[in-house]
Amino acid sequence: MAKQSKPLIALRKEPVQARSQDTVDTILEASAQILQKEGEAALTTNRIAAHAGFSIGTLYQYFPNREAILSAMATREQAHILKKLEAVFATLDPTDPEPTVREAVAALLGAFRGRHGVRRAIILGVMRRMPDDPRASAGVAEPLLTALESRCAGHFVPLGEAGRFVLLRAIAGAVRAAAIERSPLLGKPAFEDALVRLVMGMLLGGR
Amino acid sequence: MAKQSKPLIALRKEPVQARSQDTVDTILEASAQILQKEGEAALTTNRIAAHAGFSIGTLYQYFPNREAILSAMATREQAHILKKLEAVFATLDPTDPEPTVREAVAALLGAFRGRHGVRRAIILGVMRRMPDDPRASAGVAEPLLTALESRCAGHFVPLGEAGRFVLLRAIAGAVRAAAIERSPLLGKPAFEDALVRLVMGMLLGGR
DNA sequence: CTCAATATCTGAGGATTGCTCGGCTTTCTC
DNA sequence: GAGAAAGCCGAGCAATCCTCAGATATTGAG
Repeated sequence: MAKQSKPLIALRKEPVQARSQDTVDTILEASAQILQKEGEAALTTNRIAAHAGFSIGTLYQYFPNREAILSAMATREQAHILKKLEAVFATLDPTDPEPTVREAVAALLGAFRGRHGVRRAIILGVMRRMPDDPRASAGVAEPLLTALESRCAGHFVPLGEAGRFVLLRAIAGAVRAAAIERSPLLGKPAFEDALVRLVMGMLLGGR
Repeated sequence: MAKQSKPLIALRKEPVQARSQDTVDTILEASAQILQKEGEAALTTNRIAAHAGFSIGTLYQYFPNREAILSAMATREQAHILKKLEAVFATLDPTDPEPTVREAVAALLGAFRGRHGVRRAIILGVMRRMPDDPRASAGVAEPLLTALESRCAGHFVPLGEAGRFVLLRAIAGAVRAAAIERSPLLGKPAFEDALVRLVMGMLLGGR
């Protein structure tokens, strides 16, 4: 009795066979295409399923709700960015950190080029999940910042918890705002310069 | 013929009689209460109308859609904050700007205390409108920043357009993130310190 | 005060959309 | 190749946004 009151929900998880992994990928790609070509309003679950070539029921086998689709797209994007940042920080020269900071900023901005329609929806999706999902916040990059601080000890005034929080969210806020507002600054070198100035100014203690 | 194809839309504007002004206020207050007590999911247009004691049709006389209600709440909040900031900047001492910056930060943070459930929804509503409504972005505070720069000429390295954009969105990003994530930092002095450090560091040129 | 013009309010219901569930098909395992 | 497990299907329910045709309230000129 009560055979599948749980399983039905739990089934909405990771696919196991290769076929279903493809299904999930197809659904996410279809979502991205709809977002890019027709905008957020057109991103209905039925439309996604149709565009992906699956039944609506299949979609809901993997995603518990519409929001989860955006969430999954965001998670992939975020992992991609984090990986690039980690690669950059691996080359850090503790004597002269500014080039690394600049490189990291450039990498971050690089990830925000193209597919503006998709990115906008992803950002808003991320923010909607923020209080619930700790991974949704800019805090994921905190280990990188901590590493930067400890390896460059002596060069900077320590940030403390609040300082790290503010710096990470400040960067995210500036970049996300540029993306959402579709600011032409996004592509310009002056924008990169300003972000570097923001980071270095904060690290140096505002004095 | 074609008597009211336009008027019907145009009617969704400002109320003229005192009675309808009250209606709009009541609707906004009801929305705030629902948000605070029952969360965003409960904020349906029919529920708002019922809670405000009006028919759903009345609500749609003034607000073209659900989104517009959040937008109106955001506009009021924003005007309130901007007014407070203007008052702070009126007392600026060009010789020693840091106290004014600190005061402005404190004022901004003060506006983010209490009614967390409401604020979260407002912030997300603002961001959703960002590309369309220029007033929705942090750019509304740009005149204040420009004034600060010109009155303190010589103390700071000029920011330029990109610098101003980044600084304003960075502050907004940090504060909004704290609010949305319900971070306990929001109330702590260390958070204020970190924001001041962010601003001063950026103004001083990151060098 | 009267009454017509104007402003405001009403609420049933059309159109859409998110999502469920019982059952069918494909793939895996032994 | 047979049974089990994984994957897929899609009609339709419930919830929601929003419209529209007309009722009610207010105003102000005469």
